[in-house]
Amino acid sequence: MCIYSSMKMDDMCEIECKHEYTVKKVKSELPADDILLKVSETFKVFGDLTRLKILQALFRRELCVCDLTEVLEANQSTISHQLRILRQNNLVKFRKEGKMAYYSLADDHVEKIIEMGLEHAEE
Amino acid sequence: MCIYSSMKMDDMCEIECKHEYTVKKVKSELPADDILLKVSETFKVFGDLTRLKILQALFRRELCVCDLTEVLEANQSTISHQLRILRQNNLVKFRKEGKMAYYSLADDHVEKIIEMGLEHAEE
DNA sequence: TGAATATATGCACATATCACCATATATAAA
DNA sequence: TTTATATATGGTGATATGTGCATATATTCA
Repeated sequence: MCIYSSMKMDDMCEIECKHEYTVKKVKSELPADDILLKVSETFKVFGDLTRLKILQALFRRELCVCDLTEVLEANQSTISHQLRILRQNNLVKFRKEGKMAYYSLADDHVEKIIEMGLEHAEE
Repeated sequence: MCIYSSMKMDDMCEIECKHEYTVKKVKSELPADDILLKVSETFKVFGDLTRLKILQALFRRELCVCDLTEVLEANQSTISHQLRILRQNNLVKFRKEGKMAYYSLADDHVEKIIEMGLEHAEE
């Protein structure tokens, strides 16, 4: 008999579930919330076509904002906004050279994760 | 001199960029849009704390909806809604046994991707 | 058959997200 | 110093997303 917390009648009433032991065990094994939150934030960043394309382009070589605008055929402000999100999540780094800003990947861990996503998609 | 498409004066005016060759090359090397869209959709699914927790729980063992409700301390409809999204993206499968629905991971590719996300987060 | 229970789902609301415009900032060139 | 150019960013509107309520559906049990 499976009683949800929200259906508790009063404070004497314990939550019951067919698999009480399993629930406790699994619950104790889960990574901490703040870790999982961080992970979900990272995946959220990958979960957008524009950002994914930017990262894919940067896998290949360092590019300036202008190049990215051309490669993606997108609005310059769109690119800049998304680059900011990538920066804030430590996925890209950049160097300034005169007026230009050259972006590249922060580390190649990122590349591996996206590679796996690609493999999964191609199944 | 970097002229954005949006700034084209007329159809005689070609897009110019400091790195025209690089842009062409990178552009030609990118995976097709529909592939990248699929990849971004998958990452988007991982990019939510509730779904990530569900997947983490299912890594450990098959669980019914009721168990997941307890493990996540979440509303039953929230769990069901998110399970539907996971199902639609072929990330989980389920079997019915009487009134209960037992969910498990569709394949272990998923686990590897999320493992990498965890590693990245723990840096 | 009727009551209880597990899960699924339509709906509504609050919030997040994305793209683009307009403009700010910074640098370089004239 | 004025102008042009590359990039960054605030604001806005359209759309997507996540959650919970209410309820539908399905199954078991009395």
